[in-house]
Amino acid sequence: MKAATKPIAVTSIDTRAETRGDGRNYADGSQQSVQLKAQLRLREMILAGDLPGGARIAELSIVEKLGFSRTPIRAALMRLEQEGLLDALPNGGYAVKTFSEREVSDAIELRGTLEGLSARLAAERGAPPVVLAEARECLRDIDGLLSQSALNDEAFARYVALNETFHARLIEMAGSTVIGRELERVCSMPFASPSGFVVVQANTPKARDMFVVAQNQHWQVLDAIENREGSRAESLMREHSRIAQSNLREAVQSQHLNQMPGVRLIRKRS
Amino acid sequence: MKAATKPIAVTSIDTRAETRGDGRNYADGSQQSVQLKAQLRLREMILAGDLPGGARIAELSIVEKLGFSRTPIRAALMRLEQEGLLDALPNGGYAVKTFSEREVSDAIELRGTLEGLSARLAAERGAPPVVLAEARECLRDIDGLLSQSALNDEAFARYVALNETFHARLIEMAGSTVIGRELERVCSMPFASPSGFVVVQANTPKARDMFVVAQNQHWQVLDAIENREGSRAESLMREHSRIAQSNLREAVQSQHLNQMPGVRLIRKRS
DNA sequence: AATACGTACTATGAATACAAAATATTCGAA
DNA sequence: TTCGAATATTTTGTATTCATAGTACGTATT
Repeated sequence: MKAATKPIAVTSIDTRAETRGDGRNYADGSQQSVQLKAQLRLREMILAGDLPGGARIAELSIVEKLGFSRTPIRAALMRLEQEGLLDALPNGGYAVKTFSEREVSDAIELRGTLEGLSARLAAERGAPPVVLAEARECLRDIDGLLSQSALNDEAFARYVALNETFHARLIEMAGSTVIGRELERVCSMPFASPSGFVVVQANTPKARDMFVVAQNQHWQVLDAIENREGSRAESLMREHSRIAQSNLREAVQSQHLNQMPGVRLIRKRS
Repeated sequence: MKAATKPIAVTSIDTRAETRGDGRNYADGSQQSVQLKAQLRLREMILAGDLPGGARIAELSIVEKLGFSRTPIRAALMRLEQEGLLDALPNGGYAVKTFSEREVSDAIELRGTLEGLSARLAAERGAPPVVLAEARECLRDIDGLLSQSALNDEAFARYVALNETFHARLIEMAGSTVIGRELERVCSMPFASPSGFVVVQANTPKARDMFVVAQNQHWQVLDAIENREGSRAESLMREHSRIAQSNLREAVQSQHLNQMPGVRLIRKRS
């Protein structure tokens, strides 16, 4: 009685390589494993809200949807569970995790704390001059971007990219694989990443001001690290993350956010 | 030409149930899946040093050792990789991860930071009275334990257990599943857990003094949380974790630590 | 003798087959 | 009509089979 749609063709897979993912590195992006393909597509679907939040996800339904065999699907589901996007149900199967506003807020606070730790360690231990230079260049680029009084879509996208880069350099400065690993995990959670919510209010005039404030904090943190002021660097990074907190609050109130990846995973009440 | 030892009998599996593990809950500890058995046994073997640190681990070699089929072994290996005990090699297979002293130190610092965050949130948001009471009772038990001037082995074990309990309550007070999740991950790393290194110097007279200091910090943190002093609570928990740091330094210098689980994973140089 | 190429083997990734458990459905009896 | 039991079906967990990529070894040629 069920529609016999076994081998739905895989149409357009996002084939860019990911540094994280299945823990292995693929030099050529097109030569990735089926498991990684499944993992990326599933994450995409979850964040896009294609899979109903909270509802049970049967392995076989995914097999039908993606057209792969059960083995790589199982592996992908397991990885997404570890990543925090899925809950393992007691009798097999998974459920798409949903997050309360509080939980998202906690995730942001967590990121801020970890980035603060990174900044402090970078300051205390001293950051590699090369990385410092890269970070400075990154900030100069952002400065250039913000020199224009109004920002178009392309400028926005570029800011987001540069912002991510700067945050990545910051982690690099700490020189701790352990902390870097953990931060990567936290940022894999929806909206917890450094640029998680900035897209929400793109093209509003307030957005540029927000970027200006953020960019000021960027420079201050870098200055603190260069001057070996660990405590100052830490405080600044923590405060920096509160921008995301205020964006979160705005986002849950305004309702036009459903096109953003992962926003549907936030449940309103409880 | 290879020894045909296919189905090596599984002899003594540690069958206690784990809250974490494969993400699922098993009411009956004896009814656990093959995958979980494999995972527990493998972790045991890695921490015991049965598998050479740094060397490649072939899937098939584990299959031979444990006698299970490849599927659950693969899953267990994947979980242990996510847990941070294994590295995924670029062309398949895994390697037992080894840690520099710096990395272990970072992990401890990370735990201290996360516990500090927990304590601060507990103070700021207010902890559930029930949990607070449990924590107080736990500390009173430790007080009782430390009232004797000399501690035997049993008292040591009891301290370790109570210490873990107190730290668990602390996390509970913050009421954040997100942070709790991350802390669990960090503590799954060898020696990063709250009682990771206390065993090293068991039975030395200095050990009791260390416990007294730690216990004082326990009370201070609890006091800070009850008085809603978030910043103080955070600082205290961070400082508290430095006990583990000093234990680590002592442990890597003295050489009689090889019977401790996981210590062989610390590589001396580089 | 050393290096390069080719072949054989081994290990992993993927697919499928099999088993057991859980859930849904249907039939029967109260 | 409703509750319960038995059966059927779906679903997960495990084992096995298949294919492919990588590696190692051996041989031939320079």
